Amino acid sequence: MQIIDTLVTLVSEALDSAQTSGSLPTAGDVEIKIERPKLAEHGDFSTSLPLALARSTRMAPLQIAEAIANAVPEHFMVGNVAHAAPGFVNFTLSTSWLQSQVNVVRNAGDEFGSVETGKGQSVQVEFVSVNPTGPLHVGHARGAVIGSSLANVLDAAGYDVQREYYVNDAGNQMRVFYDTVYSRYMQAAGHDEPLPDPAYPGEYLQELASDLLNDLGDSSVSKEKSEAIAVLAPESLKRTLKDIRNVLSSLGVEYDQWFHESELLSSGRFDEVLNFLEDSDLVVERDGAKWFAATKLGLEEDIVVIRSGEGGPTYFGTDIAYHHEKFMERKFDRVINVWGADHHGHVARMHALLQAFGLDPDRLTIILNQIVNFSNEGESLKFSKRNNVMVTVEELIEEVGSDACRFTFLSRSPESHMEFDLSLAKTQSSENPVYYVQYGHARLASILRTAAERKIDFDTADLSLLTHARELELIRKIIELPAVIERAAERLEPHHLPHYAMDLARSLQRFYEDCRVVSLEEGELEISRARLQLVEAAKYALHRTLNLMGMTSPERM
RNA sequence: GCCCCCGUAGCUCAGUUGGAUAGAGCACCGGCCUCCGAAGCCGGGAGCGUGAGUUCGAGUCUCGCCGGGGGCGCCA
Repeated sequence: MQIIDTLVTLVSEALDSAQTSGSLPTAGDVEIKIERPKLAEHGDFSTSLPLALARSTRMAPLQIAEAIANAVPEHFMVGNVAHAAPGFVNFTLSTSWLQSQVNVVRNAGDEFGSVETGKGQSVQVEFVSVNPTGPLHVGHARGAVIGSSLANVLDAAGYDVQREYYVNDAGNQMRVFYDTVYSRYMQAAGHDEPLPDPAYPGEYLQELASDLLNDLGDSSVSKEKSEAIAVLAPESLKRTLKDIRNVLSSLGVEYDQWFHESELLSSGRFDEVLNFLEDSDLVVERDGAKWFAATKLGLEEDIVVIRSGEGGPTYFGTDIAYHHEKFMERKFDRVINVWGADHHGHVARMHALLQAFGLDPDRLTIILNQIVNFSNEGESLKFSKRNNVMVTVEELIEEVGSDACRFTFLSRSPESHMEFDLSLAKTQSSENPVYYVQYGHARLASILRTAAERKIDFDTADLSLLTHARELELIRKIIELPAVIERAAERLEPHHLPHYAMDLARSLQRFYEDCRVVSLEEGELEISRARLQLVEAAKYALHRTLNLMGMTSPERM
């Protein structure tokens, strides 16, 4: 962030000159950290460097603070530098600089908030990636929301981002799925075909099968089972994926690519990568199966990659090829996988795998989001169709709406074991933080509409008129956005967005309360213009934030 | 048995990689609409599971204990 970088430079210069002038003894290299004080009277930024230097310089921290504060060079961004006990140097931004930021924001427009920390780096975010065997379960919504917003944030931080859904269209689960579709298809056509064992339960497959019968006709009924499946399977997959895509889309989730597991097998990549591992002496045969020799890389157990018996690859087996493809073929600098916490046992294996490829394991980050407990009126919900409780993401969106849903999931960090209270998320809708934030946006829009109706032109304005505490508070909050985005991207924590959104909304509501924007009073046209520019800047910041969260920015509510 | 995550206000959650007097929403109580939206604003109470340790300084780091969730498949 630019402000902090500037302050680091100023402190560094102050340190040098204090040491040169002899007011401070020289000390070894220290890292200058700039923080944000919690209390307003401590300024906008501070550093506790004096406390860190106390030991090596054998001086009282407060004295060091004073020496540094006195040596900080003048800078137009900084209005005041102070030292404070027990050993802080506090910086307050200058009013004139804050005022000037209104136009910086307005000029950036919809792009305001973007940073370049990820410039030149490609990153893939893979999320949801649920087996295409039916509708998305509510348990998958959290990962979808986190993954999509994280991708948005990384994009805003300058990364070249690819959003990907990994379609597990090979393997055991799908065979069971197709076998069940076949049985349901035959049953729909009036034949007494038993369900396979195991089979996929649920009405979804019955509906799917009867749709297939209607749309494709009964020509597959008389075929051999394998031939019938050859016809039904691709169509079942296509339709199920389409349902998944539509539901995700209604949740504000879009992908750049849907990558099919089956491609890894048909392209020969799987065999190729397996050969590579064999050549690296990392594959062993045992009990009729092939294993990835993870124990040679420090893990506790080897992992099966090719089953005994019919010899198909395991999920982990194709994942080897998949990640090889991500790094070696598509050459992503970083890959982020968003998984449910129940996959945590898989994490160490993936990192071992990168090691086997000779790659830095840090290039792969796996975000595990903990399970969500849904409740209603304080009562925990057990999902089952028999209880007639909501089970799919589609139903969840119908119940609480996409915006409220996203905001709720986003405001918790992924590792928290969150509770999602449906009654809270929907019935108290007017008191919901979701609507508080959106109301702020609608209100800003409303002010601008009023200004337009009254034909107030505010292309130019005297921003030095913005001196009210609420005006400056709002400007300070607006210009935090780049730092929020930078932090969220760096730490892969999209949950900072909703909290920032709340803060920003509060600042603008307080501003609105105390500062009349569009005034009819004589002689207040100039201040109206300046405030309208501020309103416009606030609207850009709030809209950007809502946008990154995948939420709508209503002009009216 | 081993591994991962969590424990902060009555409830749901933040807490800027160890900094100053720990925050927000909901719920509760009391105020505020004569021109831009009261889905709002202002004021009010209460909290870091527990015991040690590291440090100038711990909600944050280390270890133990208590409590909750998840994982240890030739499933994905």
